[in-house]
Amino acid sequence: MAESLAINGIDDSPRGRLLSAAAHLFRDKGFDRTTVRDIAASVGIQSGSIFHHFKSKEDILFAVMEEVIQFNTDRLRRAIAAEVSPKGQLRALIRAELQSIVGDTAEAMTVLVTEWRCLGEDRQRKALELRAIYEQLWLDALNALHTQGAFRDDPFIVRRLLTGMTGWAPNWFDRDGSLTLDDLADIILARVVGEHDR
Amino acid sequence: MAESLAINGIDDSPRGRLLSAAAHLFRDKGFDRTTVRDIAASVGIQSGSIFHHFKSKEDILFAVMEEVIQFNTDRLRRAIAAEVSPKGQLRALIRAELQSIVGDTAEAMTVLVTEWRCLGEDRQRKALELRAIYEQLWLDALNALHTQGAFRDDPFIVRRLLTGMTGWAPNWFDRDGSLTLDDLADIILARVVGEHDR
DNA sequence: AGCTACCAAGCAAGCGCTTGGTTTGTAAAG
DNA sequence: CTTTACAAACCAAGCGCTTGCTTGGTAGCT
Repeated sequence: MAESLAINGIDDSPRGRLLSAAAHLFRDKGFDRTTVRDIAASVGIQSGSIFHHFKSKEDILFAVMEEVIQFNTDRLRRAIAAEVSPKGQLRALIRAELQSIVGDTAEAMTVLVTEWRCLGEDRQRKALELRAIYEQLWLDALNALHTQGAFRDDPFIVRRLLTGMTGWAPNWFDRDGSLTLDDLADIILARVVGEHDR
Repeated sequence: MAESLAINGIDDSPRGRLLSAAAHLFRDKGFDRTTVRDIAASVGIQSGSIFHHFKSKEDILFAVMEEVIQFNTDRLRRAIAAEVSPKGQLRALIRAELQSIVGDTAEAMTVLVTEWRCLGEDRQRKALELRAIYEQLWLDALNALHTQGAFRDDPFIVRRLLTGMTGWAPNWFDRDGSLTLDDLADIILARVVGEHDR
């Protein structure tokens, strides 16, 4: 268990411990099937005490999502900054996203993808705005590659296909298996820039 | 609205109308946030009357899933039978799956993908068995292509990437847009057999 | 007569959340 | 070094509401 968010030091405050426990439970059972009593029990307090830290159950969900988006947007930025060539940047982006999705922030990311409609309208919009920033980083890199002729198809569509491939990975990828994360990143990369044989 | 299942004639019985309405609501709000009162209201009966047709709310969900898996497994079989070359079969499979996922059975398929953990253990297993049959059809076709050298990577992994790409499509594909379903199928096909440029 | 389809009413359980009060850690005031 | 003050963290109890589902009976078609 544990790990969940892996944002440095977040687990040390009561609020952080609640967020981690909630992310874990939300992924396992879904937001609706997780009760505030479940969350409370898994950090060893009474259910009512939760509302000293969060105004509502939905607040917890939103906090999980907000933290994980911010954290992983920063990770994308670092990935891009560490590379110079567009192709190198794309590989770094794919690696970073896989790391988010099946690696250290896996639980919170899964929650982000599967439980977003449990948010009210306002917060769905806020989450969407944060996601738009994240997506723009991808589109910039893909557009650069596209202009230099690395692939033919519409960058928007390519990004959607990439989202699908990485987003499905938690359902099958085995972190202890023989296929490493970087191996998978290269396989996915080849679906874009086309270095695989035929 | 409507369409939902599109299994011939299923909408004509009270049970069929309930299944269609349920599939629609389950996709919109999720299983847990859909009440039996919602379902009843959308076909114009009282909530208690539902239990004349189904033993439980979960029964409705399972019925939706079972029908849509069976229906689309048959569709895959027809797609394969209509083609002779392995590559033609793969293209037909991709088209068929896209048709399932963003076409006529879109609502029920989305429910199948997103709400399977709302089932009890027994039924999750049953659903998994049905899915295994479906997946075997894919693996047979991919293995055939692989042995004849059409692509290099592990067919299992390729299938997973394909699942991701098609499964994500409902989140962005616009059936009224300029990109047709067959266009998209060809774009996805090229990620496997590698006919795109570089 | 009997079956399918339904209604009207409501029950028991579980839910998110509130309330009023108690403990605990910390740090300035005496 | 002790006392006082205070806020953060938590408990015990339970309220009001919604939920899935049950029950006993009725309408209508064959």
